[in-house]
Amino acid sequence: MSSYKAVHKTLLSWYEREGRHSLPWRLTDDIYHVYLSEIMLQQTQVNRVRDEYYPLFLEKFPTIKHLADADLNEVLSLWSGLGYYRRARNLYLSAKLSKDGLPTSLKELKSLPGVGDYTASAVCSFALHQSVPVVDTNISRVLKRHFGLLGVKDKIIWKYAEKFLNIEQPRAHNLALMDLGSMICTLKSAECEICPLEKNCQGKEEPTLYTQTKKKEYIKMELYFGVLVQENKIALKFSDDNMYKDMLTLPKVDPLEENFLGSFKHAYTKYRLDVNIYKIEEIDGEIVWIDLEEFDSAPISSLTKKAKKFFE
DNA sequence: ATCCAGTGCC
DNA sequence: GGCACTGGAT
Repeated sequence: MSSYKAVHKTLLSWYEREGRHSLPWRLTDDIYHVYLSEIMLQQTQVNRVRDEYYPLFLEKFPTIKHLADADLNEVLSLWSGLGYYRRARNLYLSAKLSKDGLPTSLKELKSLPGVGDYTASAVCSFALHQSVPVVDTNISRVLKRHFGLLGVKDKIIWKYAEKFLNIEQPRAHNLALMDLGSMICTLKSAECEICPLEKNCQGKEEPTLYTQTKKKEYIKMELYFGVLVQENKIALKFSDDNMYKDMLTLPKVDPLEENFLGSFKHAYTKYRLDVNIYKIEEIDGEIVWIDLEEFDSAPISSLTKKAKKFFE
């Protein structure tokens, strides 16, 4: 008998009332759907995934077999604008490795590229209803506050998550903790008055004690790209440096005095970019010509998409 | 200008 | 352990 019986019950009854039950990946047990949602949700907010990328992706690749049989560029095209493009490459690699279905154990899932501790556990819990703890940044914060874990490392948080797990209803329990973390026990403010775990929470007096947010340092940078359009096609190249590595981008140029088409701002990881666009006449190196009509559905980043207004 | 979020490489 | 990797919302 778990010593957490009462608090488990309170948590689940809150979740039944207030949880985000209509998220599409919570209405299915399909492991591919759940796995896809978790990859998309890595470092990415729910709304964009739910409303656009997740449904479109599943429409185009309804099964993991469809995905495995696709071309990488089709996959990247559906990922275009979502960011962290390595996720799409790893997703595709994992599909190739799992043509007959994704593995169903924590260990095998974790061996797939792009699947770490969190995603493997999430799939086992949310799709397979296995009795495993799940720790993402939201759950981690909830547990730190609840158990008063100051300056504790991830390994230990996972131990607490395991100990606290409701083995009667592990899936609902994990989802409840997540929703609590994203809706009530948030990074900046903890609404302890309405929290179902308030009674036993050790962090309620000083919730912010358990979350140190280090202020980000941003680096300003100027970038210069060239636009060359011929016969209704735009010249792109595969990026050879780490910025948008291996993605199709406009060719980089040296800053020019003439043929300036315009500029825009873009945020890229720790950089705050001023992007300048120039009209150019020639390019060296290998060029990929993209039809202007197909530009919107090309495997390109948001930065490259933003440049469109200067050459369309 | 700030918010918000996992994996993997070194 | 530290750092790189994105983008839209607010």
